[in-house]
Amino acid sequence: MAEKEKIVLIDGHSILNRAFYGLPILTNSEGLHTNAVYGFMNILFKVLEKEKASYAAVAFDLKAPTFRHKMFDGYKGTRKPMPQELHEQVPLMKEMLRAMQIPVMELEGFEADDILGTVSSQMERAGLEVCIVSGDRDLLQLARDEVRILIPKTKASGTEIEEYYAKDVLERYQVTPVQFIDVKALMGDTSDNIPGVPGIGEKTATKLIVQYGCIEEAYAHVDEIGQAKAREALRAHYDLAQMSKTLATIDLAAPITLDQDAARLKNLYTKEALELCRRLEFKNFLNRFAVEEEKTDLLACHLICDFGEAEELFAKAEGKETAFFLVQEGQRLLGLAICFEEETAYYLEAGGFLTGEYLCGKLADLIGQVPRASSIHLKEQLAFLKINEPDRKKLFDTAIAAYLLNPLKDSYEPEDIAREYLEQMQPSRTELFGKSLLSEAFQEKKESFLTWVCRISSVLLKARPFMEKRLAEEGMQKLFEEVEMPLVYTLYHMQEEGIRIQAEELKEYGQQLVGRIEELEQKIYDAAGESFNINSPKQLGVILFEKLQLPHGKKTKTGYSTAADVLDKLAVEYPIVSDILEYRQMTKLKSTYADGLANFIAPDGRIHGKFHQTITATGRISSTDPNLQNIPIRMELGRLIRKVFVPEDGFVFLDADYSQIELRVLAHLSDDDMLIQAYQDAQDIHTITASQVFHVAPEEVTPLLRRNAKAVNFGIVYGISSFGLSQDLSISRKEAQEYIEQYFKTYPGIKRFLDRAVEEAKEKGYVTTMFGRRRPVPELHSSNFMQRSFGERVAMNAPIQGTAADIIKIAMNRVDGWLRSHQMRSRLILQVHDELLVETAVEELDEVREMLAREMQHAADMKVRLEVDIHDGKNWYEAK
DNA sequence: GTGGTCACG
DNA sequence: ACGTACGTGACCACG
Repeated sequence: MAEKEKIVLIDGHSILNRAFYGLPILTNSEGLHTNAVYGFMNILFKVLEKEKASYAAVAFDLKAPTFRHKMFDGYKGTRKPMPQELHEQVPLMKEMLRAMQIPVMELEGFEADDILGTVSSQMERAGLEVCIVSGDRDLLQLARDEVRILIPKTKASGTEIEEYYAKDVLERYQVTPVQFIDVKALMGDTSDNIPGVPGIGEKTATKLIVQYGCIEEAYAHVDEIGQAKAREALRAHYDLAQMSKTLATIDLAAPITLDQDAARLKNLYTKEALELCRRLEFKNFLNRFAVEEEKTDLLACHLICDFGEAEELFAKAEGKETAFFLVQEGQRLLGLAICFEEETAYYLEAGGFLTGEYLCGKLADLIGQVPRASSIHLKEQLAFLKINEPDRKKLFDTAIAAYLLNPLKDSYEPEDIAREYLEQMQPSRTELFGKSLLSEAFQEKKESFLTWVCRISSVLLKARPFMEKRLAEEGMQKLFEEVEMPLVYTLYHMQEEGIRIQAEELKEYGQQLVGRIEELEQKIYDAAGESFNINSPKQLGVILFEKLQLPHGKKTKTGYSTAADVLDKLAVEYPIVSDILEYRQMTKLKSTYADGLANFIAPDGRIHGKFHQTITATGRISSTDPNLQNIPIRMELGRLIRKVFVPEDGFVFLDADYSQIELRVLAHLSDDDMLIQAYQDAQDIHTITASQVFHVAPEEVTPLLRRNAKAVNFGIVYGISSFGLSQDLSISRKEAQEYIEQYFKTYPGIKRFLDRAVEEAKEKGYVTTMFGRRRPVPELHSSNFMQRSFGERVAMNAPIQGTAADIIKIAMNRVDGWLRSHQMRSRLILQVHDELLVETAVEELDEVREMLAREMQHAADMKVRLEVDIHDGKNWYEAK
């Protein structure tokens, strides 16, 4: 027997709603909100593909929620109005469906439910298997033997879909789909404006319907109902029950007929749909269109393996703006893609006479001969490509440019550049070659490999002028040329240098921890009366808060919170808790630092961590493999690990850190007289702040007052909120609010500055740093209070954190540049946001110390001095 | 792959 | 009523 054809019917508003609330805020560059449309399409694709459906249609309510029947117009519901961010996506969604040739069903005076119910029974009669997709359980009443209700759930692990045939409804809710109407009518549903019978909830409603089959029968036997409360409720509210049932019943005979032919699935991936996806910037969907896309360009791709041809090519490129892309696999160079003409690109395969060395040498020479050279992820190519100092300013890294133009993206790959700046679609490496090695791809899919690398070089060439123009328009040209591009080399140098680690000592440190960890483990198991996985928050929660009945604080989505701030409060009273806290510290040190770092020690005895320049939203750099920016320091035991970070023989460490750079930046940006004056007068800014805010003489500032003032200062930098401050200081929100008000009274310029930052962000959609770096703040236009508040804090924090990031980047370039141009043996090796670590040759110590202080202090010209503390030592522990 | 936790500025 | 301080990355457990 042939399988039945399937039709998918979608509850439009309901799925749009689910997607909207289930996904984080998402906007395109125009500022249009797109998350609901995105989520809808994800669900749509998933269902269509999974069900292999032949037909689909989507039902929408025609207006904002209408009432099912005129006779109940007097009844007021509690449905909230749709937020603007969702509202604007409804027409977009319909446009998208039209573009994908999926019919939209709407009917004056009827809800989507009624359309779905009616069409569902029509299609069922026509012999189709029906899937109704909704976020709403109301639709369960439509489930039949051949009609399935699909309820997508946006979960952490992706979208899961619950499925209900009639029998599944019975199993799960103990009632048939038709009886489900009666259950709902009795219990009511505020979001759907169904009053229900007061006093009857889900449990009682189900019980009554299971027993009597329907509301009418329940009333017929009302006197027999055992529970007095339910009996009286029913008696008192007959009208409500009747009305609720009418409201809850989905109409199966609405005046609408679905044209089955129109609903037959055609090509979803039309040109119109592609255009719309591009406009909405749904890059995940774009590759679905790749096959349909007409050839995006007429790029001629040439493979060159011959020495003579290569020589000719390099000669031909001389004097022309050029783009290049080195293809590498591990430490091996596979080849070089190069492009210097609109319509042609070349790939030179390394091998034979064309050695990697030859190719890179010729490329470096060529760069000397051309006006400009475009690339991407340049830092990753510098191992092969040595660029002469004077040629550096010719180079353009498109990833860095794209990052400045929008630092919120998580990917700056060639296909992203092509899409965003050239409106060209390109398949990505993964799409073409999956997880296979590039060398394999080259062997097995020569044609697509060639097109792939050539297109990349072509994109790099073409995108440069557009990106440069935008950088100039947005006031970031100088930042790009004078800070970010030079930083590429500085970071490369730092990575190459790495930092020396004493492997043996690190191992010993780990051994020490193991002893203590085992002790604690035993103690904890004894106190708990059983052994369990202490590292599992879930198991730990059960032990502490269920078995041992400790009072629990806040909860997380998945269970009890066992976070340190919660456990801290219990540690005084319960020894097991302080053991757990200590155990956590020890295992953290062991796994992340002792063992973790050991895994990264290279054969040269050093760790060559990576620094990333295009990750953070604010302009800071980040560090991975391993993260060298979060090595312990606050607790002594952790701090000891810094003793294994050592300079090579004949060198010492110089560690230089900015003193309160963010507060000084704030003083400068806000132009607040009091704060500027405070910095000019004061040794200790937190004491001065305490004295001014709490109205006491500086010498009378107690440690507590100073601590409070310090917390307020931090809070200001983070974008203050009374809640956050109250948490930090364990005081009431009211007290926190008073601190803040007092602070703003003392420093009115700061208040003005922070208000202005939020204002500006609202107006322009972004904030800027002292050096022109931008951070977009799309959250500010959210109707969601939380998201909007977050946007406000971001608007206050980003200019401060970002300016500090700019300043230290400038300092890094100067320090690295100076050391190299003066042919010093000393090297800049680490940056930790407000701190630089220099491995310094002993004989250069004084000179380097002086230079560090000078270059760091004068990296920016501000209304308050930048102060730098410098220490030396024979390891990082001592130098800090 | 995500959430909880915790290390840093 | 909502339920948070800003910016990161690594490790573990768990589905």
